[in-house]
Amino acid sequence: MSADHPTLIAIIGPTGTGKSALSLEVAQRLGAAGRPAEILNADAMQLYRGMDIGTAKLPVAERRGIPHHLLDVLEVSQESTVAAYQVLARRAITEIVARGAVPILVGGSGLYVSAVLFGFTFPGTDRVVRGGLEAELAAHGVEPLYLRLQSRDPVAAAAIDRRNARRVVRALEVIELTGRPYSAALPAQSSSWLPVSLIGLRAPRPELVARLDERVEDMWRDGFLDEVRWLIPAGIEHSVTASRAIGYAQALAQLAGRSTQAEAIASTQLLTRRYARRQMSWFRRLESTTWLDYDDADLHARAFDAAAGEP
RNA sequence: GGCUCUGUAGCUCAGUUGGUAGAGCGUUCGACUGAAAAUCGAGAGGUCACCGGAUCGAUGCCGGUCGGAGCCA
Repeated sequence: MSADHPTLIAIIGPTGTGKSALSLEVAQRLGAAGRPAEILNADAMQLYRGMDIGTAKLPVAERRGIPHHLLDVLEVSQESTVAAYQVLARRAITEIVARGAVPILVGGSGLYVSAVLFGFTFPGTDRVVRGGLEAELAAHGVEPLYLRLQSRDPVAAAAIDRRNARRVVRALEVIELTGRPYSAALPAQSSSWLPVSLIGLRAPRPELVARLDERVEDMWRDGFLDEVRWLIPAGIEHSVTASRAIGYAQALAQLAGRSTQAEAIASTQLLTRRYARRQMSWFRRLESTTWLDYDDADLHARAFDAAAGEP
């Protein structure tokens, strides 16, 4: 690979635009060009073993022999965290590069993708500190916590919505742990970890919505409920992260008799649509992205060119 | 045909004892550093079915027209 070729390729975009399929094409074309490629998952929920139908995970049989990494690396009972993912992903990428292959990062979890690509450093976390703050939150609401944040770190307070309990709690946790202000802002995009070529897949909203609605119907038709049923003994209900996955939470409600199937499907469709919007809102800001239409007739060729760093 | 109810934002509806209106969902946009398929913020959008009357003033009261629902014949 010549010096001006990007070391890493990332394929991003909202759910349902065909990122996985495109990554296979790009990998094959790179392989044909004498540059073997390996694919890494950057989708928070696809990290879980057993969460397949509901996460639209590419079945092994369809991976065309291309090595895939960071799929099925967590049990449903374990918590998923960006910080841990960052370590795993960077290590895997380093190894792929070391063996002379091209890493292709593919996924829709914006924070996960950014944590790998840019200069993110995560301060630590502490069960006791976090637990204490969450207990306070449960007892008194966000307001007192936010006021404390204002007095301890006005800069951080100004940057965080006063009602956003999650971020207020985390800010206070970091301040308590490090003793320093939590002036966390997203790092500059120029602070790239490795030279990367960003390819974004997009679809017009009405078409995307139709595709997503259909995909949710298909999930239920293809045995999604059975998949979720198997995950219950594995502990999905007690997991903070996996149990919140879109579709899984709704399927669990249906299995428990707390909702009808029609309600579960409708609600999953709604949440999926919203999720796709949030994904776009995250990815849109990544300036160097080459955006391609999901149904572009020359999609594969264009993606390959973009991947090679040729406009 | 008669009686009753009903017509308010794209959808479902709330509301104003008369001073030109809100909510949820949708829609558009944004934020985002250890739950991120999470968490949170902002905007756009309504001649309050139509016509007339009384009133300083009507979405609201009165009359009519058109549309919807139910009941009775």
